[in-house]
Amino acid sequence: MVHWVSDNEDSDKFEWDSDDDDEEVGFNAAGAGSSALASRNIDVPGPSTRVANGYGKAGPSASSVQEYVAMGFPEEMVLKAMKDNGDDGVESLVELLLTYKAIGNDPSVNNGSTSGCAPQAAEDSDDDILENWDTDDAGERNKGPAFDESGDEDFLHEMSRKDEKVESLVKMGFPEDEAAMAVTRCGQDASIDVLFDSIYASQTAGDGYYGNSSDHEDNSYGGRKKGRPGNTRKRKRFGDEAQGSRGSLGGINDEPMPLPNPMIGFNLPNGPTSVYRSLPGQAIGPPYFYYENVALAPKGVWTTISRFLYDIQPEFVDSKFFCAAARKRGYIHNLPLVNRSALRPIPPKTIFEAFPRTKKWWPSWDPRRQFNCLQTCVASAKLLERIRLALTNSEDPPPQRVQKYVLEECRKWNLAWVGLNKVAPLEPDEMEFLLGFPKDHTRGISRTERYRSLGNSFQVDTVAYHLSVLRDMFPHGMNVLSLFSGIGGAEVALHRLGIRMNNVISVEKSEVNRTILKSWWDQTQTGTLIEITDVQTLTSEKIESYIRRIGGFDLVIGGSPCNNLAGSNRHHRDGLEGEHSALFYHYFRILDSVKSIMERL
DNA sequence: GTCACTCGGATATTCACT
DNA sequence: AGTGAATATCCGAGTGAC
Repeated sequence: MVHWVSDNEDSDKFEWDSDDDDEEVGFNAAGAGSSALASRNIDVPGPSTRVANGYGKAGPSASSVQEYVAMGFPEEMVLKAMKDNGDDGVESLVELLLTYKAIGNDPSVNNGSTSGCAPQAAEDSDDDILENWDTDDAGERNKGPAFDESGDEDFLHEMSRKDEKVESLVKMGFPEDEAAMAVTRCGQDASIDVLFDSIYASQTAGDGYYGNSSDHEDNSYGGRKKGRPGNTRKRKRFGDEAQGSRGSLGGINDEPMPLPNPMIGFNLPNGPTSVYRSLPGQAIGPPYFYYENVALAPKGVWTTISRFLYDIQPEFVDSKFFCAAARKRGYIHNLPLVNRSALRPIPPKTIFEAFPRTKKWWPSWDPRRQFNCLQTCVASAKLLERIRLALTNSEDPPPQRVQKYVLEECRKWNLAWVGLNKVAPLEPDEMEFLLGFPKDHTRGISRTERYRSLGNSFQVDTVAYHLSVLRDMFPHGMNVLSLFSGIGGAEVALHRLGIRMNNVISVEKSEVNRTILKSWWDQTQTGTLIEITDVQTLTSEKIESYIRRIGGFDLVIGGSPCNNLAGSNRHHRDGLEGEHSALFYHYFRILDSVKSIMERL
């Protein structure tokens, strides 16, 4: 029996069935959309009998054609498949259809309507041009074409681009004159992070971090940038000799950061704990800090992030060692590594343990025992119906090709078996459970938004394991600066660890997420929560006033919104550039402000 | 080389509500 | 019928494991 961890006495039992007043779109949509199919199923003896007798022998009757059309195959494809298949039976017919689908051999495209293809190709090439055009402009691509009317005015064009760069940097909190100088130094083609690097180098030139800014100009940033953004080279900003964590010097080579296999971080609960690390002086708290991001970021991103965060080696952990769903993330933090303890109760680590009722329906040919990464989108009802029909029209077990198709979709969309031949996405409350949140934590917002927020959140048990060392260090509670808080994964983790939060300053852009955190806070906490919408308003002056008011931060914690980093974002994956660049540097800027202000006071 | 996996987004379409 | 919200669909990359 699985137990929720919740503050409600009456909610300690996980129910597979959703609550009565929940809409259950995932189930009903499929069912309601196919009432005719459903009633037909009642009339037939059962899937295996029907397959054995064979619609195949009956020939391509209108009803059987429609049946496959309802499965999502184009009518022409069905007719062609039936013609090609002859009397070989339903099973091979489905195989044939799936093959057509897999290889894109759609007769409806090949034969008649070629008109659909040409505009498609034209659009594609247009997109490419636009994308290549955009790519050189890290940071501004969301701001619209402010300079696209001056095509024949190169000078104005250049000046406008320079202004945009400066404006971006000012928005990030830099003084305008320094931003302008940096753009002059590095060229307006330099990416935001290079500019950031340059400004920061100037600001800290006298602090023993590293030398002067002319050094910077040796790196050919100022020239016209021809390479891809990922090829921009970042410099090592902090002293090499003192770090000792990496042998290679200079940071000229963007060496990829190898991911550990298995991805267990520095240690796991009940595992060997022989890890020792010495942190560079600048990295040692107070405050403690904890930065999270996707492990599978584009090449060079982690190297750069690590370099900015005091050369601390990331701790890469897959949450599949903590719960029944994978979640590969990297964490850079300066927390002690010894005396970690896992949250109780220990969550189930297999699907069957987490959702026992799925076991009854789980086919032997589906080897999954854990879910893949829970993402922000879920499968459509139509896909579920296609899968159901593909299976009900197959024997048991289904042929290899059907198995492969179904398994691929199940893995891709994290589908669970909830009935005979019936798969469905996890409900939001089931995702809450897997991620370690209290039941109904995100309830009250739209289903889509729940999925989006949950897909972006921490896995609480994983993060709590790392944070558990703070419990004995702060018996009287902590002051926390929480950046990009989302639905409050960090706060929930600290709460479940029994750590009191005296003051939490939380920065979160999304209003629904702020509401979720506030609502949870009011139910569970006695401390003070201050929610900030826009990270840009958290200037060093603001930070200082907060620090003066509450006496300093004990922990700066933040996950990085990864919309440009995740592997699943195939179109706009631009590494540590553009919007993500700004977000990471806000994290870094704020952390650095907190450190220097606290040192000064 | 193949394969699996990935904290997504713009746009078209449908749905729910007034 | 009009509106905004929710949903469906297309898109097809980069990386590491093998």
